[in-house]
Amino acid sequence: MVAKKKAGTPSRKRGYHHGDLRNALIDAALAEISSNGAHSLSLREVARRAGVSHAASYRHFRSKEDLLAAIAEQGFMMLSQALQSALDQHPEDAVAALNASGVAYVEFGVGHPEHLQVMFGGIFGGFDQWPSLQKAAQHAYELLRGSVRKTLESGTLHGDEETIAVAAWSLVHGLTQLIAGGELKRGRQSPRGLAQTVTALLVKGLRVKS
Amino acid sequence: MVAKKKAGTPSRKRGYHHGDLRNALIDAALAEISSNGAHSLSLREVARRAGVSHAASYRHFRSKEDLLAAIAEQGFMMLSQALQSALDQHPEDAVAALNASGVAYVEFGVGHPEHLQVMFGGIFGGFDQWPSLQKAAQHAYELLRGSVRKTLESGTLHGDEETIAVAAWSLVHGLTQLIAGGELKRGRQSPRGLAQTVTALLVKGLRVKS
DNA sequence: TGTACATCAGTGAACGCGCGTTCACTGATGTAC
DNA sequence: TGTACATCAGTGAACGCGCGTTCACTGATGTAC
Repeated sequence: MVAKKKAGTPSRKRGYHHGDLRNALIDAALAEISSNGAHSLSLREVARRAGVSHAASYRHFRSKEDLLAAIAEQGFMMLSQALQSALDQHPEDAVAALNASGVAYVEFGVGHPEHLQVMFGGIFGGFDQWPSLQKAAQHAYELLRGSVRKTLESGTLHGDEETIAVAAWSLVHGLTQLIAGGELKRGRQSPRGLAQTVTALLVKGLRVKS
Repeated sequence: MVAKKKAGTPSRKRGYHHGDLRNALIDAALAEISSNGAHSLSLREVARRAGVSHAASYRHFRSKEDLLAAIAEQGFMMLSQALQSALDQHPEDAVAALNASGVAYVEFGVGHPEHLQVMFGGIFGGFDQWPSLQKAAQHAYELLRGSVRKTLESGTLHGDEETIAVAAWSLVHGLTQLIAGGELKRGRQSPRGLAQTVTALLVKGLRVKS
């Protein structure tokens, strides 16, 4: 799904050596999560899906958790990218940028529920053991935080920066989880429409002074 | 944690028959989830914790999923109760009632993260197989929905009922998940304080007409 | 109060299974000369 | 261009383990008479 073959040569020797097994394993894991959920993921099934012996993955990941961490990290990087490109579309309007990034958050989560499960499913006992994962998560949060700061600096919104950031994050995170978890299936609006409406409600309150 | 011995006699014969094994198993499962997470819960470990042979649980639950469903149902009933008693404290003020129920939602989730994991952790492929669980979840949602309706009927808040309900639910659900998942550990405010501040922000926007 | 008996709620052994991880191995690849 | 060799990325067998579930059983409990 996410990473294709690698780069140049499309399907080299097709022999003993795979060429890009690491990414193939990640993709297989995502497919497996998509059909059976993250909580029952097994390395052996992932290897089977990738068409490789179940010991092969140990050339690329130290353990099962290590594979999951790689998926989570990929997810946070994709999220950051989605947020960044939403922000970039509104360089002159801080509020529009914040709104757009909220919508992008929801769209990312709804579009990649497998990543979402791994990123927020409580599988790790803390990201501490994977510094690069920690950094990726931190970066995504800082994009949001910076976007909030700009709305305050521009004088359009009012309030405490951290509070607003928490509120905004909670809102889009909750909406994403509810949609991805299937709790909102009766809704009439598309995820994107819902996200737009809902973030607009919050922003309306933030425009009011005091 | 949740259910004690049963009712009258505190510790009867203490022999072959347990007296209230069903609830003891639920409590043991919650304790196990609390220390190892829901995703790796095993019936055998639960039985061990309850001091009973691992086959005993089959007198009370048809399967492992059935035990989880019982926990989820208990969770939704506790949530409904928390919401209801928050609403009851503001019979005259629809907005205050909505606010209070939002805070109660967050406090429930933060206070019972084990239930939360089972209720929203994506363990079931839909609640369809457990009608009473489905009903319990529905009831909690209707409390929220009814509370939103009252704020509109009283003319204090303005907007589309379903949209507001989704926004409110998303906000408190997201905040709860972020706190319970440990993503907000650096926050300066208590969960209750955060919940109050954040729901107030949303409500402020809803007071504005159009 | 005492006895016979049905029902209930446990036990412990056994089933088959899939898992994560390790290991010695081997085929493929790339490079120095 | 050809050869020798180190390194890399796979294989397949094996390890030990804990799991969910079933089964025939047995001790405990409650009730009819």
